Amino acid sequence: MPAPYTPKENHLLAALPAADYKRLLPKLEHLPLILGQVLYESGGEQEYVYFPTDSIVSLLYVMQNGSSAEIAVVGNEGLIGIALFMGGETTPSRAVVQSAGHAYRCRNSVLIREFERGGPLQRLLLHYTLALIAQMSQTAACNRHHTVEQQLCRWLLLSLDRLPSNELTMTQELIANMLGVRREGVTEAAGHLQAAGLIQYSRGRITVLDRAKLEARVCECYAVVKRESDRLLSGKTPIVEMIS
Amino acid sequence: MPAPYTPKENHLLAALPAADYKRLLPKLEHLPLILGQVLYESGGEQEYVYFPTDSIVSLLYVMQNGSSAEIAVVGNEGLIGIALFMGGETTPSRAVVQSAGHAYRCRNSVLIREFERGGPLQRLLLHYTLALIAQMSQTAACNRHHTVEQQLCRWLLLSLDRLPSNELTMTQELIANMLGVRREGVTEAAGHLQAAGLIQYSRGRITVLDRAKLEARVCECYAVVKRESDRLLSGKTPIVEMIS
DNA sequence: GCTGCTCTGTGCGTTGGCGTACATACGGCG
DNA sequence: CGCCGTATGTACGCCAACGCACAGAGCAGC
Repeated sequence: MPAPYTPKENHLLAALPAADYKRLLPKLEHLPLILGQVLYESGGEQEYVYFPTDSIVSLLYVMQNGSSAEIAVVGNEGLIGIALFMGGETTPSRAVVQSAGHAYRCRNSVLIREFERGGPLQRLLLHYTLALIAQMSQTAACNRHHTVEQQLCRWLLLSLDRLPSNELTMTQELIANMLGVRREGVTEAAGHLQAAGLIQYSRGRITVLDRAKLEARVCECYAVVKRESDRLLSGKTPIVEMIS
Repeated sequence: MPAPYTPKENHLLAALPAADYKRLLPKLEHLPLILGQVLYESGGEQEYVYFPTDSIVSLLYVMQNGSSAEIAVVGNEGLIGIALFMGGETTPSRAVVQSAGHAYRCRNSVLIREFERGGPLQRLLLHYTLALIAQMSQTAACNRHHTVEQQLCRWLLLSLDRLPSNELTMTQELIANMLGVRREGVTEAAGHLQAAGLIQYSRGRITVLDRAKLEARVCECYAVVKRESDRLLSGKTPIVEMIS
């Protein structure tokens, strides 16, 4: 990205037709997101919709006993707050910044009004919603059937896809929270990956050394979600006729 | 339901304003669904959208090795085929009839056209989509953290909510498929529930004897999904101003 | 009534992940 | 430099669920 801090770093915003983009632009507010920041609390009021640029946000489901599970991850390919333009007002999950960076946000009401125009923006948002649904479904199945190590690989790849570099800032403790497993489980899995030379980490900094090998270890879930996302958001779908 | 075979048995159709309902009615085709019937194959072509009346349909995610996991269940509160009106054309999951009964269906194109009108029907469908998303998220978390017995309770209650009677036709083998667990695991859990007098079953017929006790054993997931569904679909949300 | 099939029950040994407890190692800060 | 908090490593017993194998049990059809 040669020009930093442009809304076009977010793929959804970038895919808007010029007219729509122009209309939305003055309503967008740029802001930094810091690690651990909570954008939405489960069931809480939600005033803004967020479009990440170089940040990553996790959608976490937190249970009564405090244990949690990540149900989806959102980066510059998407937005946080789909429940809003769909008329839900809140969601039963929490949105937490998983990787610090920046985002643009706009008020609910603004996006809702745009959505109700029913044009390309609506389609774009609905397509993204489908991609998100695919990710959630896959997460459900993956939680059921795959090992911690496989899920760690998936998680790393999902993060990597949303970051400009091959390095991420994240302790094993936090990864464990996201995946809904024990910290020790992550330590063990990460140890394997490091021993095999796929990654290298120390005190909250993880560097991916060999992405290809990581993809070889991951379960099918990663590829399925990626394919579906690409299909829905690439512009090959009917939406392309409408925009530009 | 005094009058059988009316589209109004489906809550979404019933909630439509008179004008919209009238327009849709001639396009609706009534048809029986038989146990095990596959409405959509994962990634396959989807020509129709289905509105169950007294049937239940499971959305299953099937993995490469053949194991599967249910990601959501749809009865007369919803419809099968949300990906279509959202412009996705297909979904990466399979839709299987879990409880025989009936449904109304209409062609994709018809519903898409209605959706694009942007009125109450659109809102209704989007609200339903949110409820479905809530169910999927919860399933993901539940798969991660809860025991087979808890999940069986959840499954039974979800089914019960969508059926007119307290009896369901379903072998333990099939339930195991849905939950993505071993058949023996279901046998054991079901044995517990039967011993405790909550249910009674034999060769593919399950009768729920004590719903209250079932609700006492289930994990929080059931209640959360139900509350969220009620909130979104009850008519207390802004949509109510639009209809009628 | 007998046969055959499907559904359910049960009993292994195995394993992945959990909970707990504690040991090391790194890095920032005084 | 040494301290201390945080991050990571390791070990142990435990348990839920797995995969497999097979034994009863109910129902349908001949």
